[in-house]
Amino acid sequence: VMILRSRFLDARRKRRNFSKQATEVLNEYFYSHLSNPYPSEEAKEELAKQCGITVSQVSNWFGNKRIRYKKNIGKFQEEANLYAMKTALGARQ
Amino acid sequence: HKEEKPELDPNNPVANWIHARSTRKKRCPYTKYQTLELEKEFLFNMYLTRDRRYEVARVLNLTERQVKIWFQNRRMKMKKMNKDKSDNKEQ
DNA sequence: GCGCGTCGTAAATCATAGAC
DNA sequence: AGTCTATGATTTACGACGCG
Repeated sequence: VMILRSRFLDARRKRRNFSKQATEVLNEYFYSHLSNPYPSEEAKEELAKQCGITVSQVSNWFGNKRIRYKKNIGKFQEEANLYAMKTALGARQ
Repeated sequence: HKEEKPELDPNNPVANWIHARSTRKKRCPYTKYQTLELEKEFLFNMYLTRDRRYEVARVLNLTERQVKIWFQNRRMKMKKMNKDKSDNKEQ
């Protein structure tokens, strides 16, 4: 049991990429707040809940996303258009 | 409220984001030895007196400012580790 | 006013999961 | 199966602001 427990804890410690759905939620927020992509503590908690990750992980994600987006806007253009279209369609109904 | 440097370009999305000033020193990773000694000092006391700070900075060839900031960051790291730990316990 | 505290973040770098 | 790149986490360095 101790071995299983420690194996579980070790496994949890290893980084896993976030689920596609979680990334979807984070990107939707990011691109719909592109002029000010700094979620409040409350917004981070809500995103964390929706994504099944911690608030710290949400902060890390936004930090990484902001700097990587800024460093190469062109690379993210397609993704930006995709999410812009998505929120436009969502807002329409 | 803007933090470091709002850019003043009108219509690009990044214009109103926070930007580091160009005068900011580039991050310089500390050596294993420096980090180890800083950790030892932190274990001894989480807050530095002025003359401990001077001494640590001298021995590790860092500025007093770097040592001060390292301790500030280290305290925040400790706080974050405790928070993440208790977050994982509840649910 | 100074000086050191926390808080939130930028930017660089690290570690490695996963794609190819 | 080995290379690489994308991604999540960690490490320096500061600006904003608080308090004594």
